[in-house]
Amino acid sequence: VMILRSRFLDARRKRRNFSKQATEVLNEYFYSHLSNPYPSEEAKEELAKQCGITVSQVSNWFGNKRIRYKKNIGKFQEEANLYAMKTALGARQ
Amino acid sequence: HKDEKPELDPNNPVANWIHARSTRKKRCPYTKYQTLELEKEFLFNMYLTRDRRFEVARVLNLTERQVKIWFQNRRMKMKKMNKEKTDSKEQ
DNA sequence: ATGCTATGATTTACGACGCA
DNA sequence: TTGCGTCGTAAATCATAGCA
Repeated sequence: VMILRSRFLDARRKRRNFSKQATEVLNEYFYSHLSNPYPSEEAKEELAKQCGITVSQVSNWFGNKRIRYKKNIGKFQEEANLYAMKTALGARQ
Repeated sequence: HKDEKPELDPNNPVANWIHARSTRKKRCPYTKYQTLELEKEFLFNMYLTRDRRFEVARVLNLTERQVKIWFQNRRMKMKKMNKEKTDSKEQ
């Protein structure tokens, strides 16, 4: 009964936006691979682990990010600069 | 200190993501009836015979290609659902 | 509460490649 | 060579979380 109940509740569980940290990790990967933002299966698994989400969710995120970025590069320019700067600083130390 | 220089040209990235065919048909959501009938057929058998595919396509006013691809996508969906189920069971 | 937009997930449609 | 299989994806669309 508890199993059925938990499954029922699980199925109806409301979607939550990913944590700030998870989004941070995904964006860092995306903008540091901007010329080819297609993580391998292994990279997706690593990202999923770091973010505490599933591989499918990582795939969804990249799919959405690529199309939305491409559709409106201007809107993401500020974000792109932020992460470009972040990785540049990270590579320096 | 000095001006930040983006290491990548902000313009070429997207151009490199070679994808998107101009000849592709625009996605057209199926009606509730079409989806329901396709699901019933899938419940009956996950793989279509050629005759069955022709019939389903005729009745639902879809092309045989659309029906074929719908079944391919539906099998992938089922696979994903099964994987998620087993993944959550173990740990 | 309400409206709106950003975001995560799902649905069509293919290309690339495999196998018989 | 034909033809249907899977896999990964684009692009559109759906659903609603979350914020002004």
